[in-house]
Amino acid sequence: MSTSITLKELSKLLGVSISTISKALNDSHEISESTKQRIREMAELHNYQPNKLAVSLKSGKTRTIGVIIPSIQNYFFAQVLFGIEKVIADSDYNIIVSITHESLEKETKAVTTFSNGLVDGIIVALAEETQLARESSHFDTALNLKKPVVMFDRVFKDFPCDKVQVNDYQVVFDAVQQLQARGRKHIILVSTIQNLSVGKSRAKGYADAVSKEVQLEGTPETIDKVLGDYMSKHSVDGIIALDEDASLTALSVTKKLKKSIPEEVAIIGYASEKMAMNLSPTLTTLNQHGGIIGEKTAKILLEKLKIGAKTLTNEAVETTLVSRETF
Amino acid sequence: MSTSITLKELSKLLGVSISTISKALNDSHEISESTKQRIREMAELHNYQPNKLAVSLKSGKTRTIGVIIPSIQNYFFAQVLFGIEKVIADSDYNIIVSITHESLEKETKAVTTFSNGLVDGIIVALAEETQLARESSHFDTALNLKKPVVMFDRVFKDFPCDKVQVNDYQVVFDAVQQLQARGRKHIILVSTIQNLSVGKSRAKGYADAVSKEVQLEGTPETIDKVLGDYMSKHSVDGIIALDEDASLTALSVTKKLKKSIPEEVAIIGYASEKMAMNLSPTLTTLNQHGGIIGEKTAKILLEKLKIGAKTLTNEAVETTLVSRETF
DNA sequence: TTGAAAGCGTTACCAC
DNA sequence: GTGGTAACGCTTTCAA
Repeated sequence: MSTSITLKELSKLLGVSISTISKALNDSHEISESTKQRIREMAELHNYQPNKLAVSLKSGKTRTIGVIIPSIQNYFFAQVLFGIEKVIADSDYNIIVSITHESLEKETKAVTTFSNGLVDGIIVALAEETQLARESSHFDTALNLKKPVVMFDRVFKDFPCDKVQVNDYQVVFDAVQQLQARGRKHIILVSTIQNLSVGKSRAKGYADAVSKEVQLEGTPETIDKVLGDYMSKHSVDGIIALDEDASLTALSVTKKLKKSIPEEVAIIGYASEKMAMNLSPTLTTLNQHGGIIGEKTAKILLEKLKIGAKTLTNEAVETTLVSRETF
Repeated sequence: MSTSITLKELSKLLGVSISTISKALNDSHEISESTKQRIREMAELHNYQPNKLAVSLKSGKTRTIGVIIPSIQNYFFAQVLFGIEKVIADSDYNIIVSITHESLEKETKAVTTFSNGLVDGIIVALAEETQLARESSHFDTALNLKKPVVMFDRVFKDFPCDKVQVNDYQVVFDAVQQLQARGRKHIILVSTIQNLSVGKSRAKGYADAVSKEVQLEGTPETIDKVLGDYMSKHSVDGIIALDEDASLTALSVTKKLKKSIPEEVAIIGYASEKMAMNLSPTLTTLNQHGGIIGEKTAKILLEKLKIGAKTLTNEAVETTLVSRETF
């Protein structure tokens, strides 16, 4: 590795000690204006940049926060990341992000790498595998190393760290009730996120709101057939779709069966605003406000890093029903 | 900062020198099996993890590559990142990513931060501001610090680094010709990326293929009105839309004007597969194969890092026309 | 087979 | 006002 010119080299060039250079560049009052001037000029000339690694190693502070998300293809995480960046950009911290692709192994590696010198704190949404395996020991490690952890959206309920969550249960419960209030009797649930904590919470909200529950589950690839089979044999007048793939499928299957939307079948789903607005008919969604979640999460971590508070917060961000054409 | 137990502490615990510990943990042949054993056990017990910062500082290698992209909301970059990750995951390198939000300042900061000790090499797609300002000096800095740079998609044509590009000009040129071959006479162009190099190349491909060019430009917010105004006053039977926003607008405006698609107006656009497939009618797109671009880019950098080749490559990845309902 | 010491690039304490 | 030295945690050369 070649790095930019070092203090040592500048020191030789100027015939001044390393410590003087260091102090001058850090604008210490101990150094005279004239020497500061000389040193700055030479540093400028050679485009001196302090070596981040050395500074971090010495100070024990990296001024960097690590963000770990399961996927980047998912609009929700993209939004959250956007919110995080917005807040961090106004601070003197940097961000580095790692994507786990839902893998526990990758997540563990990321947490370990991050914890071991790279970052001062961690923001994370758990990978699917992690939630399935209920494996949280890698976060214990981070905590032991005094790296504050903030989890958002996909969290371990009992893990001792700050959390920013969505009221998934209540939101879906309410949505189903609204469907019922407008006369829907046969409301079914469609999901490809049954393994995620958020998927479970949402499904529970649904289950508690209906008298007879029908939960259709699958992968993004199979859910199409599952739903098609069911709808061609049973009457359905309302669909709650828990994720973007399920929502898209709900729409396409219903259209394929020539059911009118929302007259015969009403649909409430999850999708990015852009997607929802450009579908035909436009999709009524449960908007999670990823940007706000990101901002809150980042603010909490920043606060913790600055004042080192010990109390754990557990914030909730409201989800709102955005009415469009499907309900 | 608190890090995990250090060699020094292990050394005290075991009554062995630091260097012995280091060697043992690195499985050096200099150390006897028995001591290795003892040391490993103790390290295990205390969950020793080498401090990344210290290792990097010492070795001059970070085993990390930095990825700098303009946006994460853009499906194309998400795909590319996916491809990069796929390749890097199979190596012993790590990835850190920084998002510039199209800002030159952020890009400069990212390149500088990355170059100064954090990474061994950089993958980048230029920010819009960077391309507008034609500012490349921050990459000179990176190169001076011996950090190989690979640019993809949005590149500086003349900058001396490896590049992975798309044959933007040719693809749009061909697409227009296909439209013409099927009798379209009034083909217009819609774009919100006129400031980007790729936007310019694509527009040139269009311009060179038609006899009378009509280029409609705007922002994602204004393009709707621009196109609506034009189409209500002029006859149009084919639209080339250069980005997702333009494509969505092309579709919605055409539908709003009650023109049949593709009979009266054919549309070829750019959009994610998921978006294109779920639109009504489904959108015929120019697919850039972001995943493949990402893989190629990552492989080139890895190669450079490993064997330190000096020749510069300039690879092209094919874009393909995916026929759907709009043409 | 083991250990001491130098050095990676900084910062900070303490002399002068 | 300036400079020497130690220290952050690690690897590596050289001696023992």
